[in-house]
Amino acid sequence: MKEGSESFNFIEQIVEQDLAAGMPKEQLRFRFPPEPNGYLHIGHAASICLNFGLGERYNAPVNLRFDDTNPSKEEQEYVDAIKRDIEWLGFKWATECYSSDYFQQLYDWAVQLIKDGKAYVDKQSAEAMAEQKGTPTSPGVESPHRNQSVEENLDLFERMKAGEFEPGTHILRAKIDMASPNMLMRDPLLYRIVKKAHHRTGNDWCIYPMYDYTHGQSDYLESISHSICTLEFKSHRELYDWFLDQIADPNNLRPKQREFARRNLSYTVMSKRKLLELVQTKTVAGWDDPRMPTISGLRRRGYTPDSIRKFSEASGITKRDSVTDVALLEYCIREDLNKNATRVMGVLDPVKLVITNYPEGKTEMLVADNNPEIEGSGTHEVPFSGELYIEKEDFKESAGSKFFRLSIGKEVRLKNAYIIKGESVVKDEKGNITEIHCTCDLDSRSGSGTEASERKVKGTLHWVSIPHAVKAEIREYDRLFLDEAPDSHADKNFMEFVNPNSLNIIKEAYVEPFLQNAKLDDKFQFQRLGYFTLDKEASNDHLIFNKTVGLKDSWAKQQPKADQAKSNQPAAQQNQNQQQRSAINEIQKISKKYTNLSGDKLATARASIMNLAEGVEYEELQPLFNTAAKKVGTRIGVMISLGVLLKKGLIRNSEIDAFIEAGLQDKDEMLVEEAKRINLE
RNA sequence: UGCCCGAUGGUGUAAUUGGCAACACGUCUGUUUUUGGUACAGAAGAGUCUAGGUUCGAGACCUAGUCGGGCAACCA
Repeated sequence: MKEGSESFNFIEQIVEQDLAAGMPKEQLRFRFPPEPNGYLHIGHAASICLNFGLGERYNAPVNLRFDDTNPSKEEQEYVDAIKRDIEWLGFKWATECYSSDYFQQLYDWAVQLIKDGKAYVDKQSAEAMAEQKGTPTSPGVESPHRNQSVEENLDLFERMKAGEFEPGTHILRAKIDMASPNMLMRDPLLYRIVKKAHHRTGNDWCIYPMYDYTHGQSDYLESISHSICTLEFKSHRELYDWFLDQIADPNNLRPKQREFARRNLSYTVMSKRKLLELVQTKTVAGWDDPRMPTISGLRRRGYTPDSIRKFSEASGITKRDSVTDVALLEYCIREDLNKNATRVMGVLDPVKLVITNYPEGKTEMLVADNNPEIEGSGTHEVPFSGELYIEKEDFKESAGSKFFRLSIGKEVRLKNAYIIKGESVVKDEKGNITEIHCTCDLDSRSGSGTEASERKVKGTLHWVSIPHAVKAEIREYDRLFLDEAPDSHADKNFMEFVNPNSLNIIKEAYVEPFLQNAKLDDKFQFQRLGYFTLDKEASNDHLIFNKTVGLKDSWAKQQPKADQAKSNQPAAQQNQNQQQRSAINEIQKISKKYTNLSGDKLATARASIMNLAEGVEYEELQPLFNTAAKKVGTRIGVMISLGVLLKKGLIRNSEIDAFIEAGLQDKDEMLVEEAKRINLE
């Protein structure tokens, strides 16, 4: 829950305004209304956190309402998954509701609309009606059935309900305005015939209400005070209100629809239709594939409820469309797991390390902290021996001083164990390293308190003792799409951007025996590698870990830079350019606040600009002549710099004259003064 | 050619409702470190889409424009 001092998002502001206008706090009631036709995703989490967050903040009930008006798409499986996900996120709904609970009431109201002359049964084809609807720029024409008698409409609607007609032959429409600039007001559909069993009402009905006719009324029936949905429903608001005008009792609470922007995440897609396509095309293994942005996918991947709630809060609620960087999501999960994950060791890409001076056949149990971030989190034992696995990339035969890992002749610390020194390597006939031989400082055991154990060495490696190693499968995931916004291209289908290497399975990784007892939902940090969690497919004799997210890796970031430095021959020249650029930039920076300065500070600023202007070319200064009129400070800075250049011998031209003239005409006195000064000199 | 939204550092959001543009992520420096993680300290990066207007004062208000999004499913 938020602190009182934090700012309100615009939805919270609306609630605050309603409260300030006299709405009793007890009347506040919210709802989260998923359609059970797919799994919840991280975008829904925004809505869930918003609605349930509002409920927590104002101590108001929040209903979970399944918007189940279309039996051809909806299934019980989805209802169950949605409930599981919301509970997992840590939210409690007040009442579990279904739009289908209101079918009878909705039907009765429809009959009333017909009696009031505000609805009619149309028998035209979908195509004919679409044509009559017109376009956003031209009005529609009225249906030939629009003015049928009430009796005929009542009879037809009754027979629709009785199952006398086939799907597509008859529908019930509201009679509103075929010329409305809002397409949704052009006699929208209220009921259609669907001869399919409904997951809750079975075969009781063969006519089903449309979303627009259902949603507002459901809100009304549940006394929802604020009905929050996404932006694409903005134009539905007029219809939402029209229906309430027809049926609502003014003595009852009238729900209010408000809209916010959907959340998009970079490098993924968010629509249920597209996620379904990924599932159906077997691009992913299912709705809960750890690469999916679904709540269940993220959970299986190792995300925690806290991290997702934190992410939702950090992303905010607005009305503008945007793409949130996955880096923020990853930050949220790292932050949580850093604090809470148990530290262990595992080697993903093993190479054998032999300690030549360690007593042959000896084994000892060493002590490892469970979590250095939590005081009192305890320790566990790690077996050590003379033959270990270490990570292949942690060894180089010879390396520069920036490589803090193992190489011949160099010392590193084995985490929780000894300091070792690289001595030699054994290679196969192809030249691949098969064994690394090293010696070990037997006095340097971690925690032994000896002087040697306190020695500082540059690097620390993780390891696993070969005789004790437990084999495990590791699944590493990369972004599912190679494009930042895969569904934003008009000319390309999002499926074209699927990353072919989004899943990397390591069959033979080795982990410390402590992990033999890992349970589902346990969170681990494989030290120096990342965060891992047991996958649901794992068994006692076949451990499978999902990599949730890697640790931040500033070493990996350095690598490309090192390569770059080598290839960058004209580095000096580039440096010079940068300096030149920074002179003009520096002038701009000082100028920005120029008009806020006075006295000594002003004089200093002016002197600095003049000084910097010595190193500026006319070509750099000229574009700034177009600086917007209101950016007076920048124009003053440019004027001063121009004075310096002219003094140095720059020839006046028409551009310069125009800029000075404009300065003389300006209403800012400082600017006028600078312009005059140039003319005097 | 209509109607409705929106536009603030690279990204996502703030700005106490008209008073020196802030926070987070990301990036870059440094310190600490038995995780090249964490923590800590610091830096760079925006004149708030453009042009006018109102005002002592505009990111905010007004007008016009530009750009982006939504609106013509028997989907929700």
